[in-house]
Amino acid sequence: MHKSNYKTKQREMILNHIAKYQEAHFTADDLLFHLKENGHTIGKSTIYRQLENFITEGKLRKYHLEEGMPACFQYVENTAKCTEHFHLKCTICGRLIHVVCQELDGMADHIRTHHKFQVNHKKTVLYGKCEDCMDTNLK
Amino acid sequence: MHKSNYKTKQREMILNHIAKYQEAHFTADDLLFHLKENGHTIGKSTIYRQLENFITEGKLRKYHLEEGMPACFQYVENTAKCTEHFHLKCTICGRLIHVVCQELDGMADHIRTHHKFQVNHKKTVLYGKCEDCMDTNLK
DNA sequence: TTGCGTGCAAAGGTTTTGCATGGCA
DNA sequence: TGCCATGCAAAACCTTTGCACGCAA
Repeated sequence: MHKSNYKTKQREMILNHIAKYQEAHFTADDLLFHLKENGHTIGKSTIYRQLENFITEGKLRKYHLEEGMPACFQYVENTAKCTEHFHLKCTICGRLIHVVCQELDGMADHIRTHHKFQVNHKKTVLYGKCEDCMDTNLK
Repeated sequence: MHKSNYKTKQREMILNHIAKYQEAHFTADDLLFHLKENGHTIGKSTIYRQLENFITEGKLRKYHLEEGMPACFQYVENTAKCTEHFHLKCTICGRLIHVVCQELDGMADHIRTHHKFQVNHKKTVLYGKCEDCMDTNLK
């Protein structure tokens, strides 16, 4: 397992990027392109390895939106307060919706008691279409 | 776009398979392996192309649940009564559980009506711990 | 006979890994 | 100094595509 305690130039570069574009979701290639564009030097494997580190540290969330397409990443502002509610991710516009809802908590209870399965809110994302994209014929 | 009206040996082989293992989820490789095991000859591209045809025809449903993992397919016996279901994936042992449950369908309804979000069952996976791994301290 | 279906191999794309080198502590 | 991080290239992985041949209609 990675530890990634080292403070390297590359790690800082990525941190700066994700801190700057907090709300945006980006792919590994977006990040690579952006950094090189700004005159930085970084390898693709480093990008992937550091992104994985940040996920482990809870700084990033990873989304898998479409088959064959690259995964996308998004900054997690406050890890602690995001553990006990569900997340809805729009596959069209990319919007992330945080849902605090008793009824959905009840559903997690139902799954635990009736299906013997303990849902991890932190790792689970419900994919679909948000209000604005509901009428879209896409995917 | 494919038409696939031709009644070929390969198409029939696949149809026989999916009719036999109706409820099961299978990947393209599962199917390939199973057919070869039974002494049949078939190419991988034919598998992919026919599976796509069956999806178009509404005979199959395709789930692409995880990045890097192969997509899995499921027979749709009767499109009309076709019940959606959720997928639970154990993050410890990797088991994938298919849950058909009215109460969970109700949850999808709740999300749609109250949170204006239409959940896509084919892309959504609920991550957590299954019964056997519930007591594990891991992850 | 016409043209779709098949199968092989190669390409496509993203992500992972092996290994020598370089940099943090 | 010791060990982790980096970067390049190659591999791994699933899926799609090009093309010649074969088979259904």
